[in-house]
Amino acid sequence: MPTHVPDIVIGRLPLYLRALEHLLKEGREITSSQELGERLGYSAAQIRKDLSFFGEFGKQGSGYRIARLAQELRKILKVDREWPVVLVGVGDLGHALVRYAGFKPKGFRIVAAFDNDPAKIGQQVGSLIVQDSRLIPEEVKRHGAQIAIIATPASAAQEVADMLIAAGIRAIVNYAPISVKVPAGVRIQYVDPAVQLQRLTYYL
Amino acid sequence: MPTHVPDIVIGRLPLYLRALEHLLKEGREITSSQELGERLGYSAAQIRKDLSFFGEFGKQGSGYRIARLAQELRKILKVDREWPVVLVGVGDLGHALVRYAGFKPKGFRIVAAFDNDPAKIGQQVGSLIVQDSRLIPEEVKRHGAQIAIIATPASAAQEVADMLIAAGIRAIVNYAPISVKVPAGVRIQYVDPAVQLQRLTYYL
DNA sequence: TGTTGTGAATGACTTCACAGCG
DNA sequence: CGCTGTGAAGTCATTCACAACA
Repeated sequence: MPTHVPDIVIGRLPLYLRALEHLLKEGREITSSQELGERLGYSAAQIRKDLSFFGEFGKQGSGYRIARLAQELRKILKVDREWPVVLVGVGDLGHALVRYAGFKPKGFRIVAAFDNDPAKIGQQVGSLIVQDSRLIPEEVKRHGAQIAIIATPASAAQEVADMLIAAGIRAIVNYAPISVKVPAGVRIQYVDPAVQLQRLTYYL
Repeated sequence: MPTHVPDIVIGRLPLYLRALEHLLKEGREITSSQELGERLGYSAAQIRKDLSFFGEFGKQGSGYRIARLAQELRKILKVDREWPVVLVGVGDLGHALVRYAGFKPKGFRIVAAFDNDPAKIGQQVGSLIVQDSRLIPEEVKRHGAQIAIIATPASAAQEVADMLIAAGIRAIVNYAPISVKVPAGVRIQYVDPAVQLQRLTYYL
C-alpha cells in the first residue's frame, strides 16, 4: 500500500510493537509518541513519522490506543499469524533457539530442525526430533516454510543457505559468523554474537 | 584520533575484519575494496570511505595487504587484546553463549556467569560455575570487566543492567526482549531473536 | 491544552568521479 | 594500467515546527 518504506523504518516497527505489548501488560490503554520514544530511545517525531508511512493511528490531544496500534503493527509486519520456521544447525546455539519460548508469542514456530551430524540426528530437542539435513528440501516444502534460521558453523552456512533457498525459503536469519550470498528476492539478517561485542569495544 | 566516526561505520568494521580473516584462512594475501564489497554486499566506495576515517591502508594499483589491514582493524576496534566479559542469565540462550567457541578468537572471554535461580547456582557450564547474581558487584570489579551480556528474561533485564552499570560495566549486549534505560556513557546493543524474524516478514 | 500528522529544513550517509600514485 | 583516497554531488533519514483538531 505505501509508496515505499525504507528498510530502516521496517526495522524499528518490531521495537515499537514490543514496547506497546509491554505497556499493555502493565495495564495501560493509551500512550503517546513521546512516551514510546522515551522508552525506546527515539525521538517522538521519529515515531510519528515512521507510523505516518502506513496511516493515521492516533488522536490529536490524547495519543494512541495501545491495543489498536499494536494490532495495526502486527498487520503491517504480517505477524498477525503464525509463521513456520525451519532451523539448521543444532549446536548449542541452535539448540537454545529451538527451545526459545519467545518465538511463539511473536508469531513464529520452529517446525523442523536439521543437522548433518549423525550423533544429533534422531535426538529430541524441545518437541522436535533433529532431522538429517538432506531432508531439507522435502521438509521445507511440506511445511510451506518461507523463513529459516541458520545456526551452523561458518563453513556450512553458504551451502545450507543455497539448499534452503532452492527449497523455497525467502527470508533467513543467519547466526553463523559469515556473510552468505543470496539471490535478489531473498532477505537475510545477520546475528553474529562476536560481532555484537566487537561493535562495542571501540567506545571503551 | 579521527575527528568523529559515525556509529554506522564502526558497526561495519567488524564485518570487514571477519571477511579479511576468512580470506586469510583461504591463503590469500592481497584483496581490493571491490572484492571485499562483493563478499559483504557493500559498494567498494563505501569500504574505502569507511577505512579513510582511520588512515591510508592500501596501495594504489594493487589493493590491501590482508594481514596488515586486519591487524589495523583489530587495533581500531581494540580487539587486539582479550576482553573479560560477564554474562547474566543462564537459561538456554545464556548457556549457549557461555559455551560459544566463537568469542575467544575474536577477542572476548566470558569470565563469570550469574543467575538468581538457586537450582542453577553452583552448576557447571562450560568451564565456569554459575554464581549468585548478588555477587555481580564484587565479581565485576574483581575481573575488571567493562562488558556484559544480559540473557535474562525481560522482567529482570533492567534491574540487572542497573546492577552491572553500578559495578563498572560500560558496554552491554542485551539478548532480553526489552529496551533498558542506561545512562550516557554506557553503550548497549540489542539482539532479540524474535525481533530479527519480525524484521523479515514484512517483505514476504 | 496536548498531541498528532506532515511539509520544510536540516543533517547524515552513500555514491560519484577522478587526481594521484605504485 | 589498476586501484586507492577523497572532495563534491547526490540521496536518504531525522528533526523541526506548526496547523489542525479532539
